[in-house]
Amino acid sequence: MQLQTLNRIPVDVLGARVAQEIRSAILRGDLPPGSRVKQEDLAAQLGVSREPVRQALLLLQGEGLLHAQPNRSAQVAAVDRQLISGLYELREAVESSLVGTLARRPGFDVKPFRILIARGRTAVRQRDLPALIDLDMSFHTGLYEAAGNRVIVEVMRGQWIHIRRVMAMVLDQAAYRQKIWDEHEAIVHAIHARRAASASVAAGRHIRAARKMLLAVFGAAPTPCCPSPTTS
Amino acid sequence: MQLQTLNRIPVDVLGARVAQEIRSAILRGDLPPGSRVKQEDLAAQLGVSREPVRQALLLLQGEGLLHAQPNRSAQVAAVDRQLISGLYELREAVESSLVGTLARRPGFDVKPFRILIARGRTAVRQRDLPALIDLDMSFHTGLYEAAGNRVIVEVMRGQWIHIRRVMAMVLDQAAYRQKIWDEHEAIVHAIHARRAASASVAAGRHIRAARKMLLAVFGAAPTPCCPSPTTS
DNA sequence: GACTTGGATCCTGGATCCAAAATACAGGCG
DNA sequence: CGCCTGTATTTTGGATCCAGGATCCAAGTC
Repeated sequence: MQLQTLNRIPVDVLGARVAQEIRSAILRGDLPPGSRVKQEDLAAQLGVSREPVRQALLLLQGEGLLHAQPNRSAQVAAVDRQLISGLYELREAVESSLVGTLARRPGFDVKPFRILIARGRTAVRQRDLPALIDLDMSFHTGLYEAAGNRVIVEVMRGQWIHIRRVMAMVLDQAAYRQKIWDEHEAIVHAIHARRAASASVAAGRHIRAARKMLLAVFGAAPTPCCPSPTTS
Repeated sequence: MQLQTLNRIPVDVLGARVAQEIRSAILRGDLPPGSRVKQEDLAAQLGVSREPVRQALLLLQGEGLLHAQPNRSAQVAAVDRQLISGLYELREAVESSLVGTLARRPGFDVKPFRILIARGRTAVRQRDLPALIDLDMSFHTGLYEAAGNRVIVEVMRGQWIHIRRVMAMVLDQAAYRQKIWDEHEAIVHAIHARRAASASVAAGRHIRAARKMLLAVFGAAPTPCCPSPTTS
């Protein structure tokens, strides 16, 4: 059996690498939302010509990290409450359904999730925020992959770029961090016990809680950018 | 009030147009799945240089219509049962949830949907397949937009490219066409009557029925291409 | 003094050019 | 007779070049 997929990441090797650089820069907070991105600057900064930069910008724009109009500098997409809200509504729909499916179907392999949960708890104790974000993503991505639905895996991989961005912008929230991995464990437990309805509900609650928390925190600290939208 | 969106379609005007051309060609069935796509050919054929073609290919690859490895001609993505199945699982999760939300929330505007249903029934009578596909998409897209969730609108817009492709490949199925618009009407009716659970179930059933039908038809007629995957 | 208009500069989009990787074909060898 | 190998051709990826549109600043006008 050969898997014909496994493709996906790069294409224009250089363009993809440039895109990854810019993506990280946006995630990291350099390149704040709303800031304009000049092709030549990036090219010089990364030591490549403008060509791969253009491809990278196109790619990132497809991912929704950049907005662009013809003949204008691209600018980093803003993160607003609407985005967070929409993102988590989608997640709630997808994940509660998917988790139910996993519970109904035999052969769910719990082990990798147990490992992730253990690692997650460790990261919570050590207050390792970046690791927590990565592990959270790994956990949920693991669920998508367990379902064996390529479409969902791909779609959600695209959305996790934004989810990570939101998480990185909001950061900490110590109280909530505790709960996350309990909820994860509850979900896995319900799936393992083949309790579909219960798993579904647990997943839905998990996402709704995250959404509520993020919206609360984000609402308090409005986007650290957005230079007063000119009402011209 | 200014709307900052409205962006979205083009970027590199020419590249976007080229992408649209190729997209149509794939939809139409020229460029069958698995066929290789040479940049220079397309450029010559469309009377542009290779540059916008490269951007278009990048775009289409992002959409999942093309696969590419570095230094190799891109090839048109295959349509297999896995894709159809995954696509409709996603739709079921998203749409049944979304329809429930719409029903719970006041202010749903039925009119545009009634119009679409009427037009759909007309198209059924006239056996106008392309129109049916367009109207089906308009109906569901209308639901996404009614929910006011930008993320879902965007994600599903990306997926409808594939859905349309599948529909175009499978084509007719006279018996089923009748039912579609009855089911659409039932969904709209349930939303309008604020019966969330009922709307949700109706939407789920609608998608599952479509999925079953497509898989059955598609399974019978295996993809009209795929030159025996070389097991080198 | 504020607004408009002209021009210079900057930036992007597209075309062309060049190098490197892959494919195809032909000839040689087992 | 089939397989392997070396070379020519094709095709992509990246760099450079050129033209059109946008922004910005300053001078002129009301």
